Amino acid sequence: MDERQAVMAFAALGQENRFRVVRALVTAGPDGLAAGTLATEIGVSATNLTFHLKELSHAGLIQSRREGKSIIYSAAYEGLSDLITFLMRDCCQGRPEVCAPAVRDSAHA
Amino acid sequence: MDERQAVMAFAALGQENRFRVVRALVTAGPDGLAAGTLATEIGVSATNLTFHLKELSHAGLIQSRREGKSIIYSAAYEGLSDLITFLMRDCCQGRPEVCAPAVRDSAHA
DNA sequence: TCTACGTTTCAACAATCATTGAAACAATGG
DNA sequence: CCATTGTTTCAATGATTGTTGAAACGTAGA
Repeated sequence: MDERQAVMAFAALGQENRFRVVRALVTAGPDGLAAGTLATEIGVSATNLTFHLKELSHAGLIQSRREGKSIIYSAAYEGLSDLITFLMRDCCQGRPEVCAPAVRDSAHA
Repeated sequence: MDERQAVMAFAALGQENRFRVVRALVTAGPDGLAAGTLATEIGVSATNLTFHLKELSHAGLIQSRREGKSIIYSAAYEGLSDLITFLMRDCCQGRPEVCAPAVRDSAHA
């Protein structure tokens, strides 16, 4: 992952509704959620959700597939883990002051 | 760290110049860098840098102290590690598919 | 094929954000 | 106290982003 894409991903997560979409999709697991379900869950209009989904998709944080009439969105695990890795390595330089607590916490999560 | 603050931090990192400021400050270490030095390094005007620094400071990612005529900025390690922890735990639910690679990578960073 | 459903596209608008230059402020040295 | 250096504040502007409603598209069932 390069800086350009990392910044795009951060920008994508830096908006309340989009952040909630990602969390909902991670929680939903690989099966994902239909756009309509997401819209209800997050509390935004279908139109507006589409806008945010496109943003997240472009940032590589989610993916979609069609299933009958519905379009199912799911979290892009690789994109998310790449982002965390990039944040720890390239941005925070692997500094223990920054990274150690996160690693420690995640160990007994 | 709550969702509100995490989203603010992501938004702060989701802008090229601000992202570079954070990286420069992490690289600089606890001693930090004067605002003027940062402005030169990042390649933005002093005025514009102030705007971004305020944003980052408000997001809890950097801090400042006065030293003579200069104002020295430095990375807020705790804010950064809180963000990583939040991203792994609250957003990504500690899912191994997402978090394990990051932890593994950081181990031999 | 017609209709209904789920989703996206489009055009418009309001709101927020990034950038600029001029002016003000704070600290230091003469 | 004055001049200089480093930084911030302020007001203005252009650019980007978030939101909306109407219309279009794709799929499935009657």
